[in-house]
Amino acid sequence: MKVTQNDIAKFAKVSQATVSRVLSGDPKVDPDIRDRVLKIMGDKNYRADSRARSLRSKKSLLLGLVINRPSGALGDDPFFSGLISEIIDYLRGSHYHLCLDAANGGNGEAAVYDELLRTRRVDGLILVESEARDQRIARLQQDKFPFVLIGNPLGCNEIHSVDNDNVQAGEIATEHLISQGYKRVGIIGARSGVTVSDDRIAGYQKAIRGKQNDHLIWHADFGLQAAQATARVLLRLPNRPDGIVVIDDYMAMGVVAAARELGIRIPQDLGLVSFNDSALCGLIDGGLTSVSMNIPGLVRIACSTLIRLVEHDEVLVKRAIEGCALKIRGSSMREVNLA
Amino acid sequence: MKVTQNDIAKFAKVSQATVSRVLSGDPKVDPDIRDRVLKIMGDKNYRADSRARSLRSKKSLLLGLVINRPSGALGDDPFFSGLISEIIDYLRGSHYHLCLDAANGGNGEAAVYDELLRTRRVDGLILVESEARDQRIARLQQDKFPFVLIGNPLGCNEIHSVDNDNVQAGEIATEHLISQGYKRVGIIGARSGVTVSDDRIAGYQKAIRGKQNDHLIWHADFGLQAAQATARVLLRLPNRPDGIVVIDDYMAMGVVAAARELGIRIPQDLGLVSFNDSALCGLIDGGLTSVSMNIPGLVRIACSTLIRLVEHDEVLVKRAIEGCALKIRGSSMREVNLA
DNA sequence: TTGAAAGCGCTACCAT
DNA sequence: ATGGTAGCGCTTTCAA
Repeated sequence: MKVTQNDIAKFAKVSQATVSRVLSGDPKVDPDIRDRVLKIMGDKNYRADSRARSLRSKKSLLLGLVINRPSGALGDDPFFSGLISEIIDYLRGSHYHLCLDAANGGNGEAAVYDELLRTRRVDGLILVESEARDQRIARLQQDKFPFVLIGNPLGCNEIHSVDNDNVQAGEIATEHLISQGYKRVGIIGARSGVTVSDDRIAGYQKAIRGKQNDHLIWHADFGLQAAQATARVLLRLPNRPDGIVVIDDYMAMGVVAAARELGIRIPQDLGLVSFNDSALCGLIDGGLTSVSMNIPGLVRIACSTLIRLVEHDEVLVKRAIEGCALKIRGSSMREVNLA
Repeated sequence: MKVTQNDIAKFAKVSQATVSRVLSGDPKVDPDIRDRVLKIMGDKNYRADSRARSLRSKKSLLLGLVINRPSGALGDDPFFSGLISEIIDYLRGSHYHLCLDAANGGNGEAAVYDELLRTRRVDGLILVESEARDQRIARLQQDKFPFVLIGNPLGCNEIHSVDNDNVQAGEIATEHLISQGYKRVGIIGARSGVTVSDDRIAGYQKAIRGKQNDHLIWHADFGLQAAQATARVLLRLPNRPDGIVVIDDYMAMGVVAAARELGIRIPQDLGLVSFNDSALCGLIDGGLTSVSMNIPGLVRIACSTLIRLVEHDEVLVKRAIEGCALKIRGSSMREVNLA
């Protein structure tokens, strides 16, 4: 059932080399021959074998994305599904495809990289911020494998990366709550070591400096449950916060749930701002204020950089910063609601 | 930087063929030679080139999944992100990888299939229920390309498929509302033609037969907004339903929002049951009752069938049905709440 | 048990 | 402008 260039060549009574030329759009082929070959290709429903092509051309037209999350946890994280969604949308316009793999972190992760890159299965990798990524990145660099990091390169200037300014994002979120009249603003982050979270906490601290004495910082594990548990505790504190910045929309929903349990009204008794501006933000009454990370922009830069890296080997801009934008909704609108 | 079997062969002073044999675990190689070769492979950090290997062996170890959704809409659909998540988790234990592509439906979709299968980029495809899939499936069958359908094969017995019994799922959901004392139960489906939705509506009709005179069936586009708009209208009806089965968790959130706007209390004034049992169900007060489709089970069967199809060419069971289970939460617990 | 050699289907170079 | 041909790195005969 498979049709090769050789088959086409025989039918068209030309050499297989000519068929190849027609396929690659070589202008040197005689228009008559070209049309004849194209006609036969169409009739026979010919498609070039991607395996032979990539063996020969050294390009697989596959980009890899390794999701570093415990089993089953991807579905819960709107950031990742948003990311994947945007990547495949972006690649739709190109000849590239996405190869998606999971890793459990640790050295399992390095094994996935090896499997994808050293076997030349993919042309390049998109990495997403993770904690202990030093070894793998060192290895990729040393082997000169094309990759782009979505996240903070932590000062390494040789890495191609796209990132939001998460310090600024944390600052924007915090300042917004303060400007809405909240007096005791706290932040719930992920466990420390997670760069995005650490950066946003730094932004929070920057924002409250001089405006609020207590630094109210809590750490919770990822996920709604963990955030809800944390919020349950802190909302029962003698002088509980009246405004909380939550590291993630999904976790913010946990805070919402905890507040509801305790009869604490949002935004009257508690102002809430989170990050990612995912579809979840439309799910609560009045909406959840959230800082948009502009995932489409992030993805556009990451993919175009990676593709250029794969195809031309060099890109000028190493570190790109994508702007973030506060999307104000009901959860932080104390002034309006009190009016 | 690339190391080939030839390089290894030279270092080990054996033929390249022997290196290949060592790699494939051929028991006929002398243990001494085997160890020597393995040692050198380790030292040189050798990994077989997957492109050469797949050209030769006719196996790419890639499975394809084509997401048929308009741009950007993947992130909003917890069913798809759950599906993807489970697939990559499942494949983690195998040698296979996932190639994820997007298509806008229509003939763009057929083009993606062609690109993936006719170019032999992937060994097989996982299809997810879509509306006008007849042509593509006919084509896959005719070309004997391995594929598994997640969804209803619509009576075609030659197709390998895994599916829930969506008629039953619709029935379970509806019966539950009736058993909770709701008297006017309606259903919001997707636009007709979507098999999952049509089946669940059929189940709804089966369940109310003899118990309720009016068949209250509405159709909405996918997404929270569309469902919310539909719900806004129908909840203002003179004799509005007091129980609604919603085709999808995400759309159910739209109904929740509409009810909140109109001051209609859940579950006292309105009982709600939806499908998929996604993370969204934890987001409303008391929780959203939902029929779990057991995505992990679905994926397990789909992947193992596809892999067997790819590797052995035949599988006995054509059509597998994965059970679904009602997860009862607050949104449908009228009795308890009224007590 | 091992090696030599024939391709897999393609690209790209060298002739003509 | 076209054809012949040499590989890409691997698996798998076929001989030895």
